[in-house]
Amino acid sequence: MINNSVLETEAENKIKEAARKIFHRRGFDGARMQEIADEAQINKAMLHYYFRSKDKLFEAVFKEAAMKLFPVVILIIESDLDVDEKIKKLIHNYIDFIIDNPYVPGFVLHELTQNPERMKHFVASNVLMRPQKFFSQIQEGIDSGKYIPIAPLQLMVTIVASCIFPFVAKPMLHTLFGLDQDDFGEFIEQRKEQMTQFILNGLYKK
Amino acid sequence: MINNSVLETEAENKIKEAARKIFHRRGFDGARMQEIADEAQINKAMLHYYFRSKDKLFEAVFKEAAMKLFPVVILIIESDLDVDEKIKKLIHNYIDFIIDNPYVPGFVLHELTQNPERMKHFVASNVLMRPQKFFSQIQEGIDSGKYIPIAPLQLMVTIVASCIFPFVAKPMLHTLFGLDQDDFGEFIEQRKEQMTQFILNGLYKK
DNA sequence: GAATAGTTTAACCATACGGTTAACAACAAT
DNA sequence: ATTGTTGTTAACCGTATGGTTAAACTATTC
Repeated sequence: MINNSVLETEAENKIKEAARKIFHRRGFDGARMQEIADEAQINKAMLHYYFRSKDKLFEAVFKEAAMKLFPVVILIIESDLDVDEKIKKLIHNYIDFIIDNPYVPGFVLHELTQNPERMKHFVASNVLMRPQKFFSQIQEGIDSGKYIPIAPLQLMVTIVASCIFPFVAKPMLHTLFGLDQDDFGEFIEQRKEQMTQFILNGLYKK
Repeated sequence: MINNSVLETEAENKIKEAARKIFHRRGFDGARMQEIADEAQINKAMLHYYFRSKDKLFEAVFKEAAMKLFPVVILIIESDLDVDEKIKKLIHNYIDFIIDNPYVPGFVLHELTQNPERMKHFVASNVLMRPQKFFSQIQEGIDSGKYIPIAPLQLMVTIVASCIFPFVAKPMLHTLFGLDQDDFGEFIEQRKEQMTQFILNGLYKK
């Protein structure tokens, strides 16, 4: 039994990729093991052979999604850039990330609402948010009269909200404002620069 | 068969209220007809007696939720107020609405993502978004040099995002920043005024 | 090439689920 | 009193679902 590790991980990866696709699209409750098996073109029993249960398989997918979702923010927030650069980079990089992973934010947010306890299981060991530096930078700007008075957390939530929300609300934009696929793409592309300007302008005092 | 209309609607309302609670909490896929029946303290067959199927019952709940979610925005957007007042009122009223219906936005957004077609069935006849006036007001302000150049839709999405997102991301705020129930309440209360100031400041040119 | 360990499959199992039914209760109309 | 209508219940039905099993297949080791 030398090197089945190649085939082994091949099957394992096929399953994981299929599971990602289905779980992201349907959520935990909506996903069916059979559908995942079909997507992976593999026998359903194999899902249980490699991952013991639906929960375990989901946990793997969820963990991966969350581990991708947060670091983008964290790395930039904790960097040595100044506030303007952080905000600009944060918005651009985060939107780019979501363009490549459009289902991830909605998936993570929904599953976190369904089961908030899940968060604790892996956050502590995997995601450590240390926004102190960023928050201090904001506070200094406020104290020096450069920025309007705003709670740093309020600002940060607004930035993240601005990036994530359009993707979560995509069907609304489609039906309410008639944005089709192409329009939406343009809207998002435009959003990167315009949100950067808007938020920076909102931060600076007149 | 004089007046069972009282009792009739009593049972019907008990069911609808229970269904609202469960559907909002668990989503369509996660909700069980038995759980709704238990919540309403009523026999499961009654659910099918008054509403024919799970889909029909869900449709009633969803319609109601969506019909509450949009008009708050629409009425203010279409009013005769000036831009500053519209933005202020929009943020305050919308956040107040979500405080009273905290599960509604996440519920509607998620179910709309699961089944975007649902939107079309009732939007055309029930929700008509006419943001032209608001958009013109913004455009005028931009043309006159009062506002920074921003696509009105970008602004509007940002405002709505700022109101809704904190509630959808509540578990994240809890785990990542340690906001407990009370902290969250304060955060939201503070947000009403600070977001108003921040967004208005972002709109006006220096 | 037999033995052994890992992999894959079809068939199966128990349960949970949405939905139905048939009998019954309450009560108004005749 | 009888009939008909509406509301209510427990028991039931067919199916879909997550999960298991035992046998077949593959490949590696000796």
